Amino acid sequence: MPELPEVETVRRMLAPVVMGCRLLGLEHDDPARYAAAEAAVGRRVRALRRRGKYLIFALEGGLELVAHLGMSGSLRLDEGTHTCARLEFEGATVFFNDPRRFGRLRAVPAGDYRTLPTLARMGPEPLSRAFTARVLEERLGRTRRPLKVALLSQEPVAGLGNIYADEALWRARLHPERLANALAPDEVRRLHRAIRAVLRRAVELGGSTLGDGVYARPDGEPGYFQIEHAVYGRAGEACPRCGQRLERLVLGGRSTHFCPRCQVR
DNA sequence: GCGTCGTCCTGCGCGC
DNA sequence: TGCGCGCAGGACGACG
Repeated sequence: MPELPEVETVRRMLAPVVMGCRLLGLEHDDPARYAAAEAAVGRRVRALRRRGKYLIFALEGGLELVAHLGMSGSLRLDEGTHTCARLEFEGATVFFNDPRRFGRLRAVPAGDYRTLPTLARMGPEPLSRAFTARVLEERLGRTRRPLKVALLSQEPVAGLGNIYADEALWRARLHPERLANALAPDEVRRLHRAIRAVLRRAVELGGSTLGDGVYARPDGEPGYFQIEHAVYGRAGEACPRCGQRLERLVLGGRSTHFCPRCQVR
């Protein structure tokens, strides 16, 4: 599923293709999901940014075209088998491929995210200088939810989804059911370091492409971070750190993978 | 205001 | 072989 590393990979590959180009047309098969994007047609792309898992086309005239890839969406330069929308740019066509149809495309006045509450409340970018252990501690302290649930909310830090939340918690040796506001300062520092390390490495490898193959880069090639997953999707296998059998539980309705021995409750 | 839960949607794997 | 069921997931609205 597209989380920060996957969306960043898409951004890096699409930016040179669409930068400075005018959006000539938008075709889609679902007004509920894509009609709100039609206001973007006719405008030129000034920049392609990423915020958490959102991809933001900054357009001339103070408008932004905000894309969220949902859990299975990809923006591609070739037509896939599940094309839901087609963005016709000067010189290139970008296909919104989304088998499970959770993705969204919406045009909003620049910076006005009232219709996108998760984006409006989003925490700092994890790979930016604004994301410090102190900031993480303050934002985790606002909620009594389990750590895993808090991280998925995007409020303590932007961009983590089910895969990278599990991987970061394993790296930080923190149990996913620990309450977010009850961490010791050194535990917050471990989590801060783990989040940055996991995401940095995943960006390097182009994100994760799972067996279901739903995520791919714009050129159709897969990412490779899944090879380095320590816990995600590995319940029943040995913990790479201590050898204990990895377990799975459901938190916030999401499957959660962890080591019951080295992730301290 | 906060936390939890159901809903959206489709492909895939499993069991019968 | 083919059918039906359950599961997977991010965001968001409804509800307590």
